[in-house]
Amino acid sequence: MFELLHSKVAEKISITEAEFDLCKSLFTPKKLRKKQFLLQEGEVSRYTIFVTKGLLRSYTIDDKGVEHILQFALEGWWTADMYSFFTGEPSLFNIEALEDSEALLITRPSWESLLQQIPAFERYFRILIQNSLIATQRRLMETMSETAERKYLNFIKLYPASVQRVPQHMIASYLGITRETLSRLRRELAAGKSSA
Amino acid sequence: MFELLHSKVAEKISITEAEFDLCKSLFTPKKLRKKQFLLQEGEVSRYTIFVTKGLLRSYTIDDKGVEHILQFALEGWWTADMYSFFTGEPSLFNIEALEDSEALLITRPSWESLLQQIPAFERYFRILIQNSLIATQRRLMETMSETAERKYLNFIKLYPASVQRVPQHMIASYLGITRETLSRLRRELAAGKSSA
DNA sequence: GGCTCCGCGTGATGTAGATCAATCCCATTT
DNA sequence: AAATGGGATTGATCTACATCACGCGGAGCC
Repeated sequence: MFELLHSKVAEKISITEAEFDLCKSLFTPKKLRKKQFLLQEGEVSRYTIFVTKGLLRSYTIDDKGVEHILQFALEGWWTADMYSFFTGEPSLFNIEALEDSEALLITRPSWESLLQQIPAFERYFRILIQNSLIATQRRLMETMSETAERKYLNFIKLYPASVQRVPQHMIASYLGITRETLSRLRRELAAGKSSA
Repeated sequence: MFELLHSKVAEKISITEAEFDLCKSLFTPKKLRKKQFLLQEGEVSRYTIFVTKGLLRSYTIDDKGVEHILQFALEGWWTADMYSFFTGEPSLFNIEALEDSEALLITRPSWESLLQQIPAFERYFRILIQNSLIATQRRLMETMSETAERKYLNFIKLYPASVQRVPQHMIASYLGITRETLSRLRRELAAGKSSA
């Protein structure tokens, strides 16, 4: 249950066994069934989530009722609505399991206590968030400059594991295109690939 | 020159005078003329930049030659190509002064030394990057779900100072729309405002 | 067996915003 | 005062993608 967290943390910072024991005590394991929610729009995001098994998605729903996926979180990934988690404001996001999953949850007070007692975690989260920011900036620039086809091709290159496990219409929603467009685009890619 | 940096840092963490003196010694002040570049595509981003006066922009140029603005950085803001700065890989971004400006530059080694000698800066940058990530995620979701008009209205609400100082076609490029679309949209807003 | 839910594919049609091409304005420069 | 150059506007046309509408097949359930 905690081995994955341990190895992920140890990739970026070095901590002692005793420190990791303390760390463990601050998380609550949680099992999730497919389609179960960890957070729904309007609620305050009480937890930051580390996925140990399965696959979650975080997404918003716009005024027209269309879903927009911010993130897929597979095993070893973190997810949360950071805004709501840190401000205590109601969240605009939903976090939902796409498969039966297992996660480790940490509350805001426990998280603060973790940073205070093991300052190296300040560094760990800085690095984590930094990488996430770099990736999000990349995605933003791509969203503004690339065609639907290139966005899809980048996606399957970058997240091959997700392509296998996530339904197509959710990939479309992550890319900011409709399921129909993705479907057509895949047909053309398949047709073009063999003849080209 | 350093007062702005001091007050910005003090907003998030508490540091002593001696610590801030050390901090100061790690930055190099730099004056920039309008249109001068601090970073050009293909170069490695050697500095992280704190703007003390004026206004910078960071942007990419896509295959079709179209510019896409990632960020405007006014007084008190940080900017950099974080990816290039941390990996040493060539940058895809350009950073350019839009007005005569002044900035404080810190190199990677100095930055590492700052974090090591004053661990509270680890926390400072974590908070900074975290807020930046939250804002970028918001912008990404907005880019995917809102119309050109609403993106513009959000922008002027969020960055009224930039609206005054940045040419319209650059705001368009930040929003991911063309200057023509922005121009038309503004006309309609101006027309609608008085009659509505 | 039939029913319902989901995900996927596909055709016909609609549209926000892009592209192309002028024109105009205004502040500098010479 | 003419020339230059950056910025904004405006009209005509184009297009990538959305929308609408429908049908198909498989998985789970009664």
